[in-house]
Amino acid sequence: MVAGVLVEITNKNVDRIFEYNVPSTLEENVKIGVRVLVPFGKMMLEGFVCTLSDKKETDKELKEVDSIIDTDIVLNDELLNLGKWMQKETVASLMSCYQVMLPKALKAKNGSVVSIRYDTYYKLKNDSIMSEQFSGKQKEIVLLLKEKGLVLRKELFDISSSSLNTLLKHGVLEKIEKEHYRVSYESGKIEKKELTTMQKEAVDAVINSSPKTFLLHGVTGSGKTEVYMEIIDYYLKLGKKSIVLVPEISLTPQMVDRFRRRFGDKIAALHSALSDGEKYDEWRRICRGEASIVIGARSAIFAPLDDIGIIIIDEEHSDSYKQSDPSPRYHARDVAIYRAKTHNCSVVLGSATPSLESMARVQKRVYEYLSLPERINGKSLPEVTIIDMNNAMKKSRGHFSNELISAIDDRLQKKEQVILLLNRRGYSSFVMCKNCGYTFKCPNCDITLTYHKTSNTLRCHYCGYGDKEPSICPSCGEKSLNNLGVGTEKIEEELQKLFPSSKILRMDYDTTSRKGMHEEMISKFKNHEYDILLGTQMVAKGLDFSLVTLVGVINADTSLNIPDFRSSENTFSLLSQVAGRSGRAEKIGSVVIQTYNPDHYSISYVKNHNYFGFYKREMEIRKQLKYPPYYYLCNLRVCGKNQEYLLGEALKIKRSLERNLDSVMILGPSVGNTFKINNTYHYNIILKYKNKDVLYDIFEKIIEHYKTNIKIKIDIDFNPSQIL
DNA sequence: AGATAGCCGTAC
DNA sequence: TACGGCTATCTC
Repeated sequence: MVAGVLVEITNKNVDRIFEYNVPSTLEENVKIGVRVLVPFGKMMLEGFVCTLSDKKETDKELKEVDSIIDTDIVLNDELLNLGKWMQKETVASLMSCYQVMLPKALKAKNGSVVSIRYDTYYKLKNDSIMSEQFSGKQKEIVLLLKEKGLVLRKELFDISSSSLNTLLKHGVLEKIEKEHYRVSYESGKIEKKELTTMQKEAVDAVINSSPKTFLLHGVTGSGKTEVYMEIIDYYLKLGKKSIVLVPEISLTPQMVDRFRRRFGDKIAALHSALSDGEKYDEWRRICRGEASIVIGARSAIFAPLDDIGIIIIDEEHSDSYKQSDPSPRYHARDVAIYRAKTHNCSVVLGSATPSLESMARVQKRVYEYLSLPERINGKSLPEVTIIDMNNAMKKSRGHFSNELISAIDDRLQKKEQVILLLNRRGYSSFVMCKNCGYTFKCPNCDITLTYHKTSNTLRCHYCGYGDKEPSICPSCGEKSLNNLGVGTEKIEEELQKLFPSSKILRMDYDTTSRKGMHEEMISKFKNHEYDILLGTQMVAKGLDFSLVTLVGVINADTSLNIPDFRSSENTFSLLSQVAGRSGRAEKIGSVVIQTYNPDHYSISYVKNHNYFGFYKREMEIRKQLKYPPYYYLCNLRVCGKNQEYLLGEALKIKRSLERNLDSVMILGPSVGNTFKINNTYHYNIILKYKNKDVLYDIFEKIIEHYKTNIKIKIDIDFNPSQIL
């Protein structure tokens, strides 16, 4: 027998099948989809068995498979096929596509072999055994097992091994070894809420429909999660399985608990609080069919479930669903839709602020639109006040307007809670006039220019446009241009001075990096151990605190000024999300947004919770500037150590693209935010196109041409979430 | 990825 | 002519 093996090297040069003879001793256990150890050159490598046949294809002499790593298949036929599709779709190596599907603990580079622990259980061999036959300790054991059935050895801590062994020897007991899972569960207690008419309508629309993709547009607090659970329950009763994707940031143990309370041990959760070993355990439960509902972040879309009934993507607009750094650069939404096709099931994309791409697909009748326009508590959405900081800062010191200060004061008096958002993403400082709020934009791309300190220039990260930074504001002529950048830490200090007796909880990347901190903070705030929760965007998503009646945004401009064509969309969505944290229970909530751009549409439309107003306005701009969803984007990135050589090659690539592609716009090569990282330079060539198919041939040629050139690395990113 | 074979230049 | 650096090729 001949096995076709894909070896564990993520390099285009060896990203193909190599054939090996299967020794007769292994023949029984070599299956398609298991990992094997094979000699490769002078190395011994792990690889996936992708094909099995009677005779070899190549005329070369074959080596033998050394050994088998897995007893069970790690990649089933569906996933093997999905990987091939992803390889084509993302121009990544096939090996990387398979690797991204598996838990980290399985990867060779990570020490591969995860120790498997076993638990010992005891049970009676025969239920009809009478306890009267025994006495003393033996009787005690028999009575206990009669009552409980299967019992863990650990629970019999006061019983010696010798008495157990005697009963074992006499055939009274049976010893069972079961694999130990690091995460333990209680079975579900069925906690079900009565649905509103609108929720029911949404559920019915999905379960009564032929397979398709739905966009569930529900305002914050409209009870989308209940709708998901009801749909999942329906398919569960049909014996079908479900995948629920949630952005990493909102995948808290609390969120998982909510599902677990209803579905108990049918849930497998793949969240960030788990160690690699724990994730591996969950994955194995899924493999064995012990879990019917998988809830997790992006990579959970590859959960090895058979017979999927529904795939749900919550907060579908979140850019965390796009993998951008290591290849394969895939979007979980695309994978979901592809998998749904193979399983003949539907996909539900849920959001309070759907991505423009998804809403545009609704308009083109590619997705079906479902709506939950009202909150389940019957209350209206919170009232939003926008504070013009250009005026406010003349009256107040620091970063707080008088309006926000008095609103916070009011809530503290009433013993209610406050959430404050400062979305300071850390990188990219921008320049703004402190007098009039003017920011610099690229004349070609309408993208905020980024200040480059080394060259003292303002530059566009899309087309490469650059200009010296002027000393006076071109709009008002004042010499008041400011490099902006305030972080949560500074605000925390300021806040503590303003409200000395209040308890402030700061939640950002720095304070939550330790394991379990994120969860701990959320539960402490929920228990009202703190009055004010101050944080970055992680305070904006999915949280549900009934005592929060005020949400304040310190500076809405930070996300607006990120140099990305999506910055308006991201701002609108972030502000809408965070506004939705206010007034979720009995009391009506309010929101105060501080900004230097009070008239900017992505802020003003938040005021009236007007998603469609924003959508229409933003779509016009996207159309005008030929951005998604009117055109697709692709970033071809050229990386290397030698800047001059790199730029030369980047220009050659651009010319070659121009020669081979008409009807595709080609921008660059331009310099991104991260022009130089670790002495590696990056040039971006941006393509705007309507039809992806025309790109593949020339991309393949370029990749082929450079694949042995160690001076240059070519990265291709379709639909990049941002261009760095 | 990692090993190897072939092609240059230059240093003794 | 011997050695090192660079590049292209190959791994079943």
